[in-house]
Amino acid sequence: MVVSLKENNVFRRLYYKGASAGNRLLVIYCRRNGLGYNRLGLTVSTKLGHAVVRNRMRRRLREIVRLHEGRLQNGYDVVIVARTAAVEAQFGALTRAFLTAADRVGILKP
RNA sequence: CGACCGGGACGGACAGCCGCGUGGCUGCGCCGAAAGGCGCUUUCAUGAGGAAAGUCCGGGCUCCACAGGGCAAGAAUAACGGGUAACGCCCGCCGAAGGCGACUUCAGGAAAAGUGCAACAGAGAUAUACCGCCGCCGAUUUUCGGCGGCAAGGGUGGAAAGGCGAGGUAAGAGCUCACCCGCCGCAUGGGAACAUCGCGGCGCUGUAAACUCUAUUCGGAGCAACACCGUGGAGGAGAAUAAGGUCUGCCCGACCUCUCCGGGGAGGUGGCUGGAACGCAUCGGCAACGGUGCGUCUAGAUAGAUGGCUGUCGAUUACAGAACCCGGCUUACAGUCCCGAUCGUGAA
RNA sequence: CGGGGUGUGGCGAAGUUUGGUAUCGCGCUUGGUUCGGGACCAAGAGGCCUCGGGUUCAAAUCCCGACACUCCGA
Repeated sequence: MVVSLKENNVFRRLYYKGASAGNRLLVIYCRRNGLGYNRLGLTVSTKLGHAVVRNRMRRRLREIVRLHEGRLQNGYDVVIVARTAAVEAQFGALTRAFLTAADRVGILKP
């Protein structure tokens, strides 16, 4: 079960206190929330491009999380920040970047 | 066939699997006395643009202000006629500029109501006389000086007092005349701007995207508007002076717990999509556009729905994402198709 | 959604109101001074004034459109 994150203070708490791991394409912040399900937030800033580019970035990130939902542990707040290089990246490269970062931050099931 | 001009349409298509928003239907669960509401689920329907963009104009809608009229201030617009709910938009037409042409572009009112500005150059910039031309006088007579007349020629400048020819003169000059140009008035044509090898008068620098004048228009703010519901906490009134809790072990005191009022922050619901709508036919109009008939319903999200994989065609895919809704303007754009017109070349 | 500001040599600014000559400081180059360097003195280079149009005889300046950066209010 995945619910979207909305409040700005939750994002700020994750940036400040959450565990993070990143690479050239994206950065993942995560923290235990004690709710029994995961909450997902996406950060796609205006630096990446205009509205069409940003919308497409969000959709691809959401699709990656949906396809690998079964491999994630439950009970975490997760924020994915897209970096500039991700705009030109292929879907497969983006998937590999997500999985390696998620593994390093420790939210993949063993 | 080539070049160019104007107008219009499209802007990936089809199939399969998984996933998302909205609406309907089926079933299940929970809450409720019921009406009904909420969640999940089956299946069906539907789901971004020609600019959705920039936010440059005009309106609808909502709230606030004034509820009658005028003036001033400020802002916007500017030939003329029409279209429109309205516009700074569109169509037609006039004038000017550009193009061989189809056609394109123009903030295109008033400088004779007034004020300002026009650097440098140049003798002189709204007025003049440096060189020059001519006459008279004088002298040391191929020349120079003085007095007077002139504004044709030279030079400067973006601009030098209408242009050109003839007459005229000492030399000249709209001084006079013919033709042309411009402005004003009348006449004729046109619905009007305006036009005219018609008549008369006049000859005036440019700049109003300098101030200004004239005419017309304009109250302000915006869907985070606005309306409704509104946990807790804070405020006011009441009930009770009983019981309990906290400060504090006890007394006093204060606060909370009960009921009503109340403005309303967080949050939620409405506003939210059927409209100056779209398509086709027909009638009126040069056209913009309008009338009539028939048909269609076509996103409504709220951290914000369209993505991933595979196959075929086509190609390497442009610019680009609704956020209250319409009418325009401006800007960005790979490529494809259709219609009409012009110029050139060749053939019949 | 609404409103404002800025863009000028390599860097930071003035000049825009009232149109004609682009100026100042730091930096740069050359020369002098010093045994050498710094400081100081003298000379010099470097600008289509963000971009595209328009008005004007003439535009950094006035007008229109675009781009980039930035600030404010709900």
